[in-house]
Amino acid sequence: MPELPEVEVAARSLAHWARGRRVRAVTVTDRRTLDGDKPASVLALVGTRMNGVERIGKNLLLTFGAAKRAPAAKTNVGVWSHLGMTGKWLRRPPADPPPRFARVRLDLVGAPTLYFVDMRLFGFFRVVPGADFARFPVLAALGPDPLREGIDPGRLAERLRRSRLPIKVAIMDQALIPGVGNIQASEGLQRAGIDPRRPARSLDSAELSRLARGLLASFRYTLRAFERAGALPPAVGGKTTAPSADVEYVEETGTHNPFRVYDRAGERCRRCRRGTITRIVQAGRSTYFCDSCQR
DNA sequence: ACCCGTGTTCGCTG
DNA sequence: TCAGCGAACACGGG
Repeated sequence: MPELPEVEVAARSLAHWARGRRVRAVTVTDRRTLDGDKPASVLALVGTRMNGVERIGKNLLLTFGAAKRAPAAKTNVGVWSHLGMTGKWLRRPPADPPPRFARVRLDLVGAPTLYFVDMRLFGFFRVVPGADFARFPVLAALGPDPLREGIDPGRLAERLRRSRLPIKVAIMDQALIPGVGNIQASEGLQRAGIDPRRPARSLDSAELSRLARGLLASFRYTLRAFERAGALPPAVGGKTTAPSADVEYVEETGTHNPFRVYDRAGERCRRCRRGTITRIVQAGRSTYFCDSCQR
């Protein structure tokens, strides 16, 4: 599932479901999800209160407040969670059987139980003492989050000045634009009318501006698709209406493909109505683009 | 059986 | 030294 829009849904859901709630228990049902940490590391969460959820790119950063009996030792505890390829957060009544592929169970006081579910185990749930997320180099290196801070074309120009990588591969670097994944990269380039094979450093400033706008438009469009599917709780800090999908924030938007080029090889281009969507492989991943209007 | 996959990291190579 | 590539991770679906 997860690129920026899906992780944004997860972040809003977690905030809506758990912010202000106290943790009753944490159960790890597959220790591989801890990525080498000891199973006992999650005990630091028990008795704390979930204070906030932040999303940077595809990363979920949860902050839990001090334990009940030790307010003086105002030690926060963090959780860095990444959904990998198949991760998601679900909410279930405490007495229900756990969902298939549940890896971590989070029991809350006075609220339904939350599950981190991840079939392929590329995702993780890592406890971060002191909520000191910045000590992880990959987190410290993340670029500004596009949804909150926009995408600055001038910054793209500077960072891509010497890159010979194909532009599609270059924009998937999380230190450049966090949250861009294999789908959003193709979608953003199609909206911008740019050939994904172009060397990154060959794009001029007008093209980089179009690319920045195209990526943002695709992020927002995908979020709207989730909203229409009833899967999107209100923005963090926004009004608190309950999400209409009460138990699971999103299972699928149906069999409908909401994208303009992704997985549409052979179809007519929706942008120019002349070209044909073509699939190529770049850096081992599928890329889709219009053979006519992306130059 | 075989290939594919919305992500990331690591090791090898030129 | 380093950018760039392929493999590896794990497991279900077509």
